[in-house]
Amino acid sequence: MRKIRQSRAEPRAATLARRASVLEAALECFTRSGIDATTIGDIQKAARCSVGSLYHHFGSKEGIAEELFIEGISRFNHGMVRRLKRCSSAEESVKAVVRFYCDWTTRNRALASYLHSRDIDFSEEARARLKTVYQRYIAEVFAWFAPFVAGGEMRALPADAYVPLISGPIQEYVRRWLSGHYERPPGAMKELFAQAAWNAVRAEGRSEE
Amino acid sequence: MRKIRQSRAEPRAATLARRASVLEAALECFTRSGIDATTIGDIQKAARCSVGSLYHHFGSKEGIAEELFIEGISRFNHGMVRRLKRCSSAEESVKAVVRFYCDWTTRNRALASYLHSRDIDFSEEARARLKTVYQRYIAEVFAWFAPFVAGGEMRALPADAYVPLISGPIQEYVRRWLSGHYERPPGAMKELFAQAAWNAVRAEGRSEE
DNA sequence: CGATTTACTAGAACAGCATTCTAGTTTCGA
DNA sequence: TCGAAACTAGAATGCTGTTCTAGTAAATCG
Repeated sequence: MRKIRQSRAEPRAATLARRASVLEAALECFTRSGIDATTIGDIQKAARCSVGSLYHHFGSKEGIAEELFIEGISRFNHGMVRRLKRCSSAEESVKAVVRFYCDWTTRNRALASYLHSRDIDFSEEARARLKTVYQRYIAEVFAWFAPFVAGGEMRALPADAYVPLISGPIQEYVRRWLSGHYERPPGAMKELFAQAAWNAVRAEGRSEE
Repeated sequence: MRKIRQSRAEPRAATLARRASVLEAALECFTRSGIDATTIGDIQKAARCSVGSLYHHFGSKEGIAEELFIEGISRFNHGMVRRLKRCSSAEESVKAVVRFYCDWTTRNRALASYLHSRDIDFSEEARARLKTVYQRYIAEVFAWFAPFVAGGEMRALPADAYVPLISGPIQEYVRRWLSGHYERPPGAMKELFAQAAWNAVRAEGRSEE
């Protein structure tokens, strides 16, 4: 068993359980009444713990919100990478990104809604953590796609263009769906956007077979 | 001069000026310290007015945030429609959407950042107003594009697919740029995304000339 | 096993801020 | 010039995030 830091032991099982239950309770409250409107008391009641406990684990209300956000993003990222690694072609991979986005969002609607609701207004520290998480994720994804670009199956583009081109449309659709502007669930658009994503980044020249 | 409601007079010039100055001050504060961290006192000081005045005009802190949001969206929408109406072809129109998004965002960075930061966590009433604003806007834009679809220059797609396909990528890029994940300003991607948007919705068959 | 330290919980007390309230002042129509 | 409505002001209030003190359970070590 490796120790974290010098003399710091691993967190106990009970600790992890409590943290998880708080995050779950917080998501529930945020979803029901919005972030600003939920009070520490609300979360406390929903998680069945004391104020002291909340502050011991998270430091502040914002701390809870940040943790929930970062954990949500991480979960999404891991799922995406796992899904990608089951693909065998460029086309399948690109389409898998769109499909996974669609599926995950539909399956984790409350969390997805929370993740869409804000990505600003966090502390410097949280921003930095988020950036790290994102960069590690992007590095993994790019490592996956790099061979397809090198092999001429996908267009060579500025690095920052791929994510928006592939997942921009489905993300925008989901955002509006979550906000109640669109009626039909993302699943209805899945294949349309998957094909569009592939068209946007496939190598040119070879027209549709 | 038409009257609003029964006996309600038009708002005075001074009122409009004060409201505008408050919104301006609020945006400044929100940009500097984040929405949660700015206090009513901060806005009050920045706008040089009393607490009573703030509450008279906006009802609450959230009221200020909502008003700023809705007004920002409206300004963007008007600008977009105006720009669209100067276009003469389908291709020019589609590309104009992307370019305008890019230009407006760069020109109004603080406001754009605010508009991207949240679209949830508003009161029911504000949500309803937003929905109305959005639907009116969409109706105008669709009226503009409908002839191109009918004329076979653009693909016939589910109505809800056009916005994500055309502006999803640039929007996603801008979002990440505003969050500090991307270095290069949106202008650097303008033509790339404009062309991609056109490719995504142009009628098929006629390959690139 | 007992002692000592550390992780964790509890809830009362505190402090700060959003909001309300009362008392005005200014503007405008008649 | 008068009356009413729009608007401003800032003190008072009450809620809520946060801190603090005092504990209890769990782990570590002799």
